[in-house]
Amino acid sequence: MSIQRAGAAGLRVQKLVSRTGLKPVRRPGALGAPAPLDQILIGDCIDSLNSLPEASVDLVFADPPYNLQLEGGLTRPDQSEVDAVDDDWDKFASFADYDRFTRDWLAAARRAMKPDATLFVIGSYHNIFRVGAILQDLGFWILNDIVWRKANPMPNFRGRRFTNAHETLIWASRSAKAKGYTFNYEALKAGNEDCQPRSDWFFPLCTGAERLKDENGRKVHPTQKPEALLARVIMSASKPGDVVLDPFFGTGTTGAVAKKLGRHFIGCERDPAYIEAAQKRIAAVEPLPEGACLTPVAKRQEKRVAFASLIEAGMIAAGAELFDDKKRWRVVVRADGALALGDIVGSIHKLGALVQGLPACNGWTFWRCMDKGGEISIDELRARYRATASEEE
Amino acid sequence: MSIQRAGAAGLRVQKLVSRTGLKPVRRPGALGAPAPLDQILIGDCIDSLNSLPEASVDLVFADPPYNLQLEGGLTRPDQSEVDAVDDDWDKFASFADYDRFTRDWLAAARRAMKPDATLFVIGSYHNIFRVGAILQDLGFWILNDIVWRKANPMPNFRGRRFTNAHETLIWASRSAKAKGYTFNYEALKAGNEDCQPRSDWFFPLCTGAERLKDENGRKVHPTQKPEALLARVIMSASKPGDVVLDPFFGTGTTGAVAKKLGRHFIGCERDPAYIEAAQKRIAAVEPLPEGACLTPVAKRQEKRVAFASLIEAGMIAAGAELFDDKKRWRVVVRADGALALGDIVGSIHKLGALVQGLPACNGWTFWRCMDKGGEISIDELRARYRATASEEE
DNA sequence: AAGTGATGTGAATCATGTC
DNA sequence: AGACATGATTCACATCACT
Repeated sequence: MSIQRAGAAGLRVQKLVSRTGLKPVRRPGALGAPAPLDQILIGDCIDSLNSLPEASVDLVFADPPYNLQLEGGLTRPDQSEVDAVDDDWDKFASFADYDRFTRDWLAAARRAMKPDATLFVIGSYHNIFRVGAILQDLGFWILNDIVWRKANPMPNFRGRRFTNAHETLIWASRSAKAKGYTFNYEALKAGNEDCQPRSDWFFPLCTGAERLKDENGRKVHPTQKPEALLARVIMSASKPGDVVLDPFFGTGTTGAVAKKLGRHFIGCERDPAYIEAAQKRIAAVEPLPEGACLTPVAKRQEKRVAFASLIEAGMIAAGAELFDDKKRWRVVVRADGALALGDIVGSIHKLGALVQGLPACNGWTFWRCMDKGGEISIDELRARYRATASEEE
Repeated sequence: MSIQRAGAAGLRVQKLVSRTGLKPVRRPGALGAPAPLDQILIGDCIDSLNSLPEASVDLVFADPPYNLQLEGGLTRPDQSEVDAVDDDWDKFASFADYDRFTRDWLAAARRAMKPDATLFVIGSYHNIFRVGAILQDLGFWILNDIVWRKANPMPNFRGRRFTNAHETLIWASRSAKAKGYTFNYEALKAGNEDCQPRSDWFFPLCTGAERLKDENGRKVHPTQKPEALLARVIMSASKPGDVVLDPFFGTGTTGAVAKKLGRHFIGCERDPAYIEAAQKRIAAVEPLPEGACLTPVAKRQEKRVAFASLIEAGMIAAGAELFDDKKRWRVVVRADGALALGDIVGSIHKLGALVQGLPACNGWTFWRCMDKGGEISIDELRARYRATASEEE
């Protein structure tokens, strides 16, 4: 890992010319050029994003300034001071300023995304509605909004509102047409009691040993996110070897988790103190063994099997009978791989649909047959066929 | 309760003149005039809102069209058709059209609000970001965003996204300066096992006997909200005798709950079929005895734990090995919560069944792992997790 | 009567490959 | 590009028929 000025010499030049009052020369990365992997780009995030090659990253995770609009301090009931986010980077003069900033970085990130890349943005009610609306206006297509429910949120000390116990993530593809984005459904389902993953997530805040502290024991970054949250994001929507971009890198949670999970990262950050902490942190990360972060092959990505192949392989005999699990219907297997019900002949799917009176049917999971005394789904036979036929190409 | 054309004769006149091509005369209700209580105003909601006296309502609950932008149909795995929202009232030509509509009704509702009134709007990711941003632009001050987590959401049938298991409410005061709004903190806390009320709520969908059906057994309204949700809203942010306004009254959930809880309501609705259903429904409501304090205590039941949660909580490391009590089989824990046995990947239950050649297996009691020198059942780890994460519903 | 199994359903931006 | 064939995909509840 190394630190780079955005676009290597590019950004430095741009900064110099802008100081001299000359018009800055835009030097965007070329389409198809390699992205600077596993690096932190120092400087303004929009410049850094524009320095990346077009269509070069697979996943974006962004934790932009929340524009908290805090006024005055907040004290706890014991009169201690709440250490609120009061950093300069969270100050915007108006909604219009914040909107402009948001539009700029979102557009720049979109440019760097591959056509099937997706983007996660996290925010609170202060900023997330503006981010979401702008993102829609830019052509992003929202796939989900996701709620991070906090196990241990900060209480509401005044008792004038509901305890703010969640943050919102928006997950969006680059456009409505992009259908090929990565979503590791099977893996997520297997890790969730074989139930579908939901849009509400539950994690504790980033505290304890995971929270980076400086030599005085103060937290290095006011809004460090838990690694578990990033792990869920990266495992859900990327593959090993993918490139994960974080335009607001901070202390590098995205980079640390990406490295651990066998993904590449690119970070943008302007604060040298954050960068230093991130570097040290990421260097200490040991990647997981490969098998621990691979995703299983989705069924729709497996090679297609013709029903006739099972007959040719001798797994089903021509003339054998197929039936549904309740044995309400029986059909005969023809030598050519079609099924026959009296005079009616059709594919496993067509006849499955026909006997049930449905418009469609997955014949593989509908039909069963006898096999060595027991009955078996033809989908199971297909799995066996795939296992034995896997050697050929 | 009665039905009124908005502004009594006012709106009727307006409609007539607009038919004759003459310029409609705006007849807004005067400041301080009495609002038409416990009535449904028939017609366009913006006209109806403008017919109300200024600064006359204490609470607004709004469930506007979500602008779902659905294309084509969706079938379940059993080939049955999903009964989607395809009503005309949810169709907008563009985001710009939807934004204009949103700005208009929000501005009209704001006009009718007393200075210390508050507003709840509910929506999904399709519309809520636009609503939130516009509401901020109009000068509303967001107090919380609130998440309604659904106990029984519709699954995602294609496995291409996270199951959309929540909707979002925005709670906002009329302006940043309004500090005197109603928030029944003590009552809510007492009803929540003496814990602060949080921004994440958990309710089942509106189904069963509560769901209004027509004579053919079909749902009267496609998006009827559960009364429990409205009760939480009204109990949180209004007092008995207050006026609750609902600009998108539908079948009158807001009216029914308001009456039950001793509040007045005003509803706006343009569909006579919805109005008829709402009238009948509200007439049947018996108000609670005065002083009856609703304290909906959340029922506690042992929550299902995802195996991935143990990894995310750091109780098991990704890459660790699991084994059965006789150590006949060993599998690797993946970062996503699935297990890997060579190339085979599946849930703790699936792999437990597979290695034993059984149709099913409780992975929790089957698999063990090393923990601080000794070995331990993952079921024991689950018990520890439950103890630490007791906030989880 | 209590239990079992089949069936239905909810605000949904829910494919892919080949011809 | 558009049409068509293949075939992948669901969870918590409520209701109702039938033991």
